Amino acid sequence: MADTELDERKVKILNAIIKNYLETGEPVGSRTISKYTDLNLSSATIRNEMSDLEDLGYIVQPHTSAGRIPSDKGYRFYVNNLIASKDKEVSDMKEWMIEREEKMENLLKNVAKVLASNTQYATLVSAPSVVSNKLKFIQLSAVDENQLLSVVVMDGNIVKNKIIHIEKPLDNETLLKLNMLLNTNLNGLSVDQINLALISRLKDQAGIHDEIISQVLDTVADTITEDEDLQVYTSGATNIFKYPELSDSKKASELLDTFEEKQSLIELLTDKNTDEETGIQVYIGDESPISSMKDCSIVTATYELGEGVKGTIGIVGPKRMDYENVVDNIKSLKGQLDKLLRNENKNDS
Amino acid sequence: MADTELDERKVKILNAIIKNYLETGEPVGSRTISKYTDLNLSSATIRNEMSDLEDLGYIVQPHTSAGRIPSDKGYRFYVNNLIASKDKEVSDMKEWMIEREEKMENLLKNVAKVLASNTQYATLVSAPSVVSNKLKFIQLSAVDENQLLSVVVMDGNIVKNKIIHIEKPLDNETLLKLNMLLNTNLNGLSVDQINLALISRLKDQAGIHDEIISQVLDTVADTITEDEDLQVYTSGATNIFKYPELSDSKKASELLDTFEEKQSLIELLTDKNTDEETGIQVYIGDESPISSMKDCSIVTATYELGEGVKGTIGIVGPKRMDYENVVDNIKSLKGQLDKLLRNENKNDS
DNA sequence: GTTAGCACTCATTTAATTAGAGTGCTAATC
DNA sequence: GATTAGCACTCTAATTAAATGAGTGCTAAC
Repeated sequence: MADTELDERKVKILNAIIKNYLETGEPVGSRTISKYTDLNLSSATIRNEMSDLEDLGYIVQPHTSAGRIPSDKGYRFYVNNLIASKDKEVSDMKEWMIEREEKMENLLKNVAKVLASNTQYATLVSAPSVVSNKLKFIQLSAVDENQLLSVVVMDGNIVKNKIIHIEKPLDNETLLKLNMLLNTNLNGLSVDQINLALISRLKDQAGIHDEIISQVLDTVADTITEDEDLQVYTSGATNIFKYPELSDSKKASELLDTFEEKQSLIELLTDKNTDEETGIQVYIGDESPISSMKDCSIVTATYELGEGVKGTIGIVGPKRMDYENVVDNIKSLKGQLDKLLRNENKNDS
Repeated sequence: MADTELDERKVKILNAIIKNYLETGEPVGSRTISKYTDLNLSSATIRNEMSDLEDLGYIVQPHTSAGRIPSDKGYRFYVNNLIASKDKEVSDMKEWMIEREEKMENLLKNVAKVLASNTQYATLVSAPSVVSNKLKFIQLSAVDENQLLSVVVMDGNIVKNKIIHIEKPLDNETLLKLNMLLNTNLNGLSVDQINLALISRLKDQAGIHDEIISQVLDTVADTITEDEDLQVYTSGATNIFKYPELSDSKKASELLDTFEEKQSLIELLTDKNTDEETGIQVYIGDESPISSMKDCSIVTATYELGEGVKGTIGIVGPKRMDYENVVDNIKSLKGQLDKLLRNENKNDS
C-alpha cells in the first residue's frame, strides 16, 4: 500500500532525506536535498513535496522552521526497501575473525565483541537455547562418601554438573546400576520427552535410590531453565555515548541498566515474528519490545545450530543507525556462525 | 606525622569541612563551618585556619573565591581516622539477606546486587581464587566413540569439564586404568604441586595414551586460569550517574567500559597491600591501580573461604562517598560471607 | 589570638541581542 | 498545471552583557 501512496519522486526525496539524516544527524532542509539529489528541482519544489511527505507521516519537523527528520514510519519505509533490495543482490560476505573456541561461551562473547567494535553499536548474543536438545550422556560418580557428582551432556556438548548430597555411601555396584539405568532410559531423548510416566518408571526401578534420580533430573531441568533464561552476552554497551540523542544521563542509564540486567534482554530474543526468509528482524523505536529502547533501533538475526536449536545475535543503536551496514554485518555474521556451529556439531557427533 | 602537623582545632575544622562536603557535594565556605561546628569561632578565624589547611595540602579551592573541597590527602586523613576509630567500637553488623544459593556464581552475583542497591555505588565481587586449591576427584568417561569427557572436581566443589577428542575409541578397561592412574596420583594434590616430574611420570605410565593425560591436565590448568582471570561479578555500574562529578559522558563511558571488561578489574583484587587487621583497603583517587578510576574512591575487602582461598568484594564510587557507611557495609558483608562460605565448605567435605 | 568590615574575584544566572537556517506562501514563469 | 523566485516570518542557537552572590584575603580594631 505504501507503494501507491508515494510516487517515484517522493520516494527519491524521502530516501535522500533519510540517507542524509543518517549521515549528519541533523534535520535536513529543502535546499540540501535540492542539491544532494540528481532531480534538478528547486528548493521550493522540494519544500512542497516535503510538506506532502510530512502530511503522510514519513517525516517530522522537530520544531517550526527546522529541517525534517524521518519519523518511525519513514525509517520503516526505508528499512523495508533496504532489506527487499538486499535480498536480490548477493551481498558480499565480510570475512570475520571468528575462530573456533574451546568453549561456546568464549566464542559467543567474542562474537559480541567483534560485532560491537565493527559497528560501534551495542551488541548482544544469546547462547543457543537447548529446549529441544537431546540428552547424550549421563554420568554419576562418587566424589566422596557423602557426595555424588552428576554430569549431564546434551547434544551440542553442553555439559552440566551438579553435586548431590547423599546420606549413606553408595557401593560401586549400585552406582554402576544407576548409571546404566539412566543412560539406557534417557540417552537420545529430548528434554520434553521426559514426562512423568517415564520419571516414575525410573524411580520405581531405582528403588530406594529414587531420590538420586530426582536430583539427576533436576540437573537436566537446570540445563533448560538456566540456559534459556540467562545466557546472554553483551558488548560495547558504552558505544551509546557516541550518539548524543541517547547519551543524556537518564536515557543512557536506563539503557545500560537493561544491558547489565541481561535477563530483560530475553524479550528481544524470544519474539518470534522474525522475517522467515532472511531471519532478520528490525525494530524501530516504539516497535521495540523493551521500553528502555524506545529511542533506539534494534536489528536481530537468528542463527541455527540445527534441529531447531536457535540463538540470536542483535545490535542496539540509535534510530539513525547505519542500517545498511548493520544488516550486512549481521547477515554475514549469522552465516558464519551457522556454518561454524554446524560443523562443530558435526565433528562432535 | 600527620598528628604533629595538625592541632586539634585544625583537625576539627578539617573533619567538619569533609563531612559537610560529603553531604552536599558543594565546596564549603568559612561561614558554613563557623555555624556548623561547636567551636564558636567567627568565619574570619575559620578562614585563617582554612588558609593554613590549604597550605598543608588537605583542602583545595576549585577556583579563587569558592569554598574549599578536600584534596586526596584530606580524604586520606579522614579515612585513616575513620578506620582507626571504627576498629575500637564493635560496629553492629547489619543483617544481610544472603541466602545460600545452589551455585556460588548466583550467590556472588546476588551479593554484588545487594551491596549495590544498599550503597548506591558500583560494586564488584570476585569469586574465590583457587590457586592453592586441591584436586578432589577426576573422572574420565566415554561420551561416544570419538569423545571423552573429563571432569575435574576441586576442593570447594568447583567442577570443570572438558571434552577431549580422540582418534580411536578406548575400551572400558583402558578407561578404568586411566581413571585409576589419575586419581591415585593426583587426588589431594594442590595445583602447584603438579610439577613436570609428576607429569612425565604420569605420561610414562599412560603409555600411548599420554595425550589424554595432557588434556586432562589442561582442564586442571583451566580451572586456575579461568577462575583467576575472569570470575568477577559486577552490579550497579550505572549508579555512577547519580554523581555528577562522574557522569560526564567521557568519564562515565571509560568507567563503564572498565566494568564491562571485567578482566581489568582484576587489578583491584590482586593488589595485596590490604590492611592486615581489618582486611579492608581504601583507594582514594590517584591511589587507584586502575586509571579510569582516578576520580573515584574504591573500598575493597577480602573474604576467605579458608586454606588461603580468597575472594574480594569492592565498591567503586565518587571520592566524596559515604566512607563510613561503605566501610561498615562492606565489613559486615565480608563477615557474613566468611561465615557462610566456611559453613558451606564444611558441610561439603 | 580573634573578629568585624570591606574590597575584590570569579562562577552562575538571567536577559537581551543577533545570526542563521528553513519554512510557507504568493505571484510570476515555463 | 507544475515549477520556481522571492520574501516575510518563525524559531533555535550562539553571543554578549549585566546582575547576582557566595566566598575569599586583608587590614585594622578589639
